[in-house]
Amino acid sequence: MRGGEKHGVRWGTRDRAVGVELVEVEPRSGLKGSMADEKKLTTRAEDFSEWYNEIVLRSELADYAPVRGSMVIRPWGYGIWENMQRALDAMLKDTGHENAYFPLLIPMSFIEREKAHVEGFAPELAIVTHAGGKQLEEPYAIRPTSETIIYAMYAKWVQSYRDLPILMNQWANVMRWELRTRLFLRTTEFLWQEGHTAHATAAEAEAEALMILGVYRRFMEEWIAMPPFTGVKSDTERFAGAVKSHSCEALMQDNKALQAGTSHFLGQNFAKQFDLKFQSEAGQEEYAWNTSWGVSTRLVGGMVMSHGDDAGLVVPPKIAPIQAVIVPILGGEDEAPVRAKTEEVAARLKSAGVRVKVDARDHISAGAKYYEWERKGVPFRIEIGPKDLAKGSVALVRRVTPEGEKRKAFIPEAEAIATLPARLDAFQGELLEAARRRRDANTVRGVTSIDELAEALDGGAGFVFTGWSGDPAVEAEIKERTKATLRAIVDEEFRSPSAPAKCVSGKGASVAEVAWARAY
RNA sequence: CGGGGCGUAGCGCAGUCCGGUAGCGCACCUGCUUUGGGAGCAGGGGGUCCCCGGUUCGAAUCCGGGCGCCCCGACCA
Repeated sequence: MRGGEKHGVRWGTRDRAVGVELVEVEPRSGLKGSMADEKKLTTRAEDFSEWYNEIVLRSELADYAPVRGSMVIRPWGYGIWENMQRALDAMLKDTGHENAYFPLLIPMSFIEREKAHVEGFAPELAIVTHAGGKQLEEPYAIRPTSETIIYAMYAKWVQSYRDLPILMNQWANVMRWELRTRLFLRTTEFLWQEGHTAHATAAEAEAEALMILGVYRRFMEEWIAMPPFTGVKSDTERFAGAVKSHSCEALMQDNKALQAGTSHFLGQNFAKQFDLKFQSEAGQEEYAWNTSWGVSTRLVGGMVMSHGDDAGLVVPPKIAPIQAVIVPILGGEDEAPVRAKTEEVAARLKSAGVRVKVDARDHISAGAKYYEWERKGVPFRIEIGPKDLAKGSVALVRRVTPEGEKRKAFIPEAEAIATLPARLDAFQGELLEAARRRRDANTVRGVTSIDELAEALDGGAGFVFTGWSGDPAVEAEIKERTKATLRAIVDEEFRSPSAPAKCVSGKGASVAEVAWARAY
């Protein structure tokens, strides 16, 4: 039985030209062969996508669910998301926003009201046509985003400029019927936050959109250790219904860009369609100015591709559900005191503010536990065995060994406990620094022709900065030739010391410096 | 939506060409010995072979139809 039909859900239709190209595809490699092979992960160099899939599944971040393109976020993945959520939620509240919740189902007529918006989303809508055993008079869209329902409600609540601004955020799930799906990066249903604000003036709304962009950027750097470039989207890449879209663009280890967060100035586009009006101080009736902005569970995928290595995930300490795992070395007569010591060390770390777990399972060996927790990306491991008991020491291992240090350091127990919080901070900082260096080392500047751009990308470049005339035809040509898209008109901070004079196409003067990249 | 691959125990696979009692490794359970980088030995449990129909004395295997997932492409947070 097809769930879709049974429950009266149909999908939006698409009509699009399809170019066909025959591609030889390796069968899914999977894990096979001897026991050693079976436990080995595909390396990033062998096959980056396969590495990504394996890591997500085998570190238990997520698993495929029965519905095409949908996934279960497992406790390890959800714990990371919760930590991201907690941090960002606090930042949004600090900047004056309140959380609310709007419904999942949106009348189709709402979605259809804003022209660019429908055109943008129609192909990926899932639509409820039946409920209560009957066909509905008006179908409902499962929200792909909530601008329409939210501004319709704002219109009800706003009479005068005194009711503005409205600064709301919601944490919710949304659905976009994607054809090509990828765990965390593109699933039909995903979790996100979407902020929606209404203001009395354009300037105030524009400032809001820009302020949020800064919040996102800071959040990504400080918590996920994923430093993005920021900038403004071109007309072709702009959000359906927005006047101006700001974006955070991060660089993954395969040198593809990931749009990690967007913040839109919507002008009065939605206000006019939903009659979101207010009486100004001067007594005039005016349309409000809106912004919307969001980040999603895609950030978890960004974390994986920013920091993961061939042994598994590397989770930045600030968002790691477990920051240190303690593994007792069991066996023999010393078992009881060893167990007692691990519990004692755990308790002391916990009161020092460290999220810690004792892995006391006795049916698998210590070595097996090391591999498991490394695969999951836990920042630190502490081993405590009979020899440590005698010496008052512990073995401390960081998930990524710092340059010039021994992997496993036997240090006094008291020192380990006292220094762990600082070590976590240092690790967090080093991850950010490494990611920033990687981003900058893979960014090519000063490119002045499309040939040179193509060459750079084929040579493995990540972002390529060039001048641009503002002509969308140039974007089309570059996409056709190189598969790269214009990720953003880069913000001032990231621009090259001297502005490019000419457009990369060779035709016309440059009006802005832009970043190109192949993207997720 | 076009192309390709795959569906057999929880996972990875063999068996399918050439029909004849459903197998292997890992995982799991029990016991003993182990435990500082993926433990060893012994014993054991587990299957609508994706689904529906057909051919046949007999179908994982042959034929027809369907479904699902993954990968690649065009569309997208």
